[in-house]
Amino acid sequence: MHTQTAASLEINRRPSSSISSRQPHAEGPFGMTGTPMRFARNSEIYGEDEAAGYLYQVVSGAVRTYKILEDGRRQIGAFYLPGDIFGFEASETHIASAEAVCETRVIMVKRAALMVRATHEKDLARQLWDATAQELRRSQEHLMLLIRSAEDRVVGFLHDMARRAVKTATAIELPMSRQDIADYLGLTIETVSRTFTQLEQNGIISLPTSRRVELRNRAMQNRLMAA
Amino acid sequence: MHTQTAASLEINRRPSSSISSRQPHAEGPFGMTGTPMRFARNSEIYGEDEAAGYLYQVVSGAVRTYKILEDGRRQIGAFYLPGDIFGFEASETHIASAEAVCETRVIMVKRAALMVRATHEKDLARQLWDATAQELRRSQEHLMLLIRSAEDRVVGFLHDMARRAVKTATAIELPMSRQDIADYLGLTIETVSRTFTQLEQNGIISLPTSRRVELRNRAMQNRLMAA
DNA sequence: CGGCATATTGATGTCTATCAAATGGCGTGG
DNA sequence: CCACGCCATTTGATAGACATCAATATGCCG
Repeated sequence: MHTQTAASLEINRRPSSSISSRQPHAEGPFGMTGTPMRFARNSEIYGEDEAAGYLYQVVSGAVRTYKILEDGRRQIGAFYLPGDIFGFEASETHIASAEAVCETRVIMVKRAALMVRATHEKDLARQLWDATAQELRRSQEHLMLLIRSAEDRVVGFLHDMARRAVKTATAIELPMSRQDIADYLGLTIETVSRTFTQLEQNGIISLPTSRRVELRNRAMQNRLMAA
Repeated sequence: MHTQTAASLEINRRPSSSISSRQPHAEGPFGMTGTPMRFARNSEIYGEDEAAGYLYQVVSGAVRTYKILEDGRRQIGAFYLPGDIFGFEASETHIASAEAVCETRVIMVKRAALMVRATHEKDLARQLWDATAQELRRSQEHLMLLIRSAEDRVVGFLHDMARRAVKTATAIELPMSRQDIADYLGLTIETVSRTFTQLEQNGIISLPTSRRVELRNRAMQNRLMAA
């Protein structure tokens, strides 16, 4: 049920060396100047209970936030894709950890600087509030998925990805592993895998590779084309 | 699985007559002047997709927010108890419906008035943001419950109630039915009932009545006493 | 080619849902 | 005050979905 061996966790624990390519300035979220950063696959962006010093925007790649339960299981709270802003599950300290799902570039903006500007720029204050409210809605959508059947959860996840993820004309490219999907949906990796297979057998999707999903269903194709 | 018969829904649909005891002014959340209102058991406070005109604070009683799934099941998103502020699952429109769990008094404040004041009172803007962030954390806690076993979910729910609910020296008074609890935890009423029985048989709780829960476990008693 | 991580498939067990019935609590009217 | 009816809750029997344990397959990189 739990996700990673001690060994792989250790590997993940040397993220500092993976940070590179710092340039002092770049356009960040909320029109702020931010710091571009690179994170290697599985490296930590921030840890649970750390002081929340920054807000982040994904430039390329993908990010997962997660918490580890007492029994060792990992619950992924969200995936963030290019353009998404994250780091909002926080007021003073983060309530989840964040890691790069794959090679990822983000822009970081100092939270304190935003707060200062927000005190006299009412528009910015409103944007920050809205972003948090949107995150709340996203969390509630996620919660609604978790009470449904395995098939519904996987289909719901694919719908979401079809709307948000990097995609070609015919397929979605999933940046995350089956284990990541399982930990997001509260299922085991075996159940996720079996559900993918079953969706393929039912002609709802096809799987040219395990990370590439073509949606054969009209409703899903519409989602794929929209936005 | 679903919760209410058509008949009982109809009964719930005459809430207007249940509103009474309107006084023009009372101290509301965020130091605002608000309108006190009474709602009868099971009456609607607002509906999903309604314009979000107000924020609310519970004075007495209890409120549930919920969404109905396509298959007819009801998912309760949160319970709000005296002192709690709700109505934040919204930017323009509500994303859930709200109902009184039992005879309930709330104070309503106009969202628009708050927004106006928030533009020049930076402290108020910050309070609104914080309240939304807290709601986000609450939602994430709820989400973490839903991936656990039935027993863990019920225990987690009781922990939360022990911290928040009206309580005597020795017991918690639950304002909500087993069905409400089931719909909050993503379980059936039968499983919730069996889990209560089993917790009692294991000496973890005792149930003088179905709505009154005494915590026999030290960790839970500590929660009961704290806060 | 070999080694390792990821993914799939198979066999079996457990937990919770479902269907069904019995019990308990409480207000109303006789 | 008691009997009845209604609703909430509990209990029982069974089925189904997903987890678990185990093995095999696939892909990737050195």
